[in-house]
Amino acid sequence: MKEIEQRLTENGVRPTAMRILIYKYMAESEVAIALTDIENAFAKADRTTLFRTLKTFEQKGVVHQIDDGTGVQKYALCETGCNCELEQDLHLHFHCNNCNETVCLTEHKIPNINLPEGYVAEDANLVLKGICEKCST
Amino acid sequence: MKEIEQRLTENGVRPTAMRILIYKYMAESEVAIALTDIENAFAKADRTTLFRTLKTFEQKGVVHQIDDGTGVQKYALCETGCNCELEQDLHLHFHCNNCNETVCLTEHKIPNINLPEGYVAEDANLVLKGICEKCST
DNA sequence: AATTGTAGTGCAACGGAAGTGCATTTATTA
DNA sequence: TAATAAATGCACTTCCGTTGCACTACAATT
Ligand SMILES: [Mn+2]
Ligand SMILES: [Mn+2]
Ligand SMILES: [Zn+2]
Ligand SMILES: [Zn+2]
Repeated sequence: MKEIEQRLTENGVRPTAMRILIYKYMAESEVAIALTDIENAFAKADRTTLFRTLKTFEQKGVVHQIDDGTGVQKYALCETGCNCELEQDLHLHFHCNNCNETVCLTEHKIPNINLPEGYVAEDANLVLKGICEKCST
Repeated sequence: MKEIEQRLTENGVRPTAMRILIYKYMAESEVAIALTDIENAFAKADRTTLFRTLKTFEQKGVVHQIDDGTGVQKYALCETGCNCELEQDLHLHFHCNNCNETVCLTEHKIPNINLPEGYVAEDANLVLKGICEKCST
């Protein structure tokens, strides 16, 4: 609990009660989280607050946003030491077509791609879709 | 013009006037197209028709859908001979942060990734973001 | 040519999700 | 304690994708 407060403070995010709860919720999840998920988990809180919390977290490098192709923005905690704010920590994400969950594969970095003349890459997003470990057994 | 009709027919899509126009429009574009783009180009036609045309095209392997991370679905014509319907023709896409346009880099295939035990990949999406060739000069 | 059926089109409305303006509450600091 | 700033809540908006249902154009069949 104290660690969460510290983590937030380190990142320039004031550790309010709500923020700590959301952080905790995300830390306990194995999968990427959408705003709707948080909304369901904290029905008492207002959507806007949750929305802005996620945005603040993202901006301060506490979480990174994930576009898994479902059309819903998802988020996951950043690893300690990752510097998403500056340059993306370019790991890939896996989206399961069966259980519809998305996970970070933080060990799997996005390979270097050499682009045609004139193209300058600043960021990359790689999503693999298929059957996840849980669903394949 | 006749080629378009033929192409559509080959793919099991009846070549109506509207469909031919949309195909032509997409063929003349260098970049990926969103529904809104088509809407603007053909103000007289109804959104639904355009929407369903894209869906039909997609389903019949005339176009492929592109998720470039902007939250808007885009489409581009498939290459002749590509078999999107069965397995994705896994080329990468580039989205320009400056002009907001997205292009297919059909020559650049998505590299093979070896996933952890238990994960089975069926599809992949790789989007690079940065400055495009036109905007970098 | 008239009839029947199927595929395409148009209109209207819905629903999810992201986002914003402004008032109110809570925390910080002077 | 008073003044100030930050966080939260409420209401409302916009954008995009999507669907149901009625109507129309087309093609096949008699
Ligand atoms: Mn991740
Ligand atoms: Mn493409
Ligand atoms: Zn799964
Ligand atoms: Zn550009």
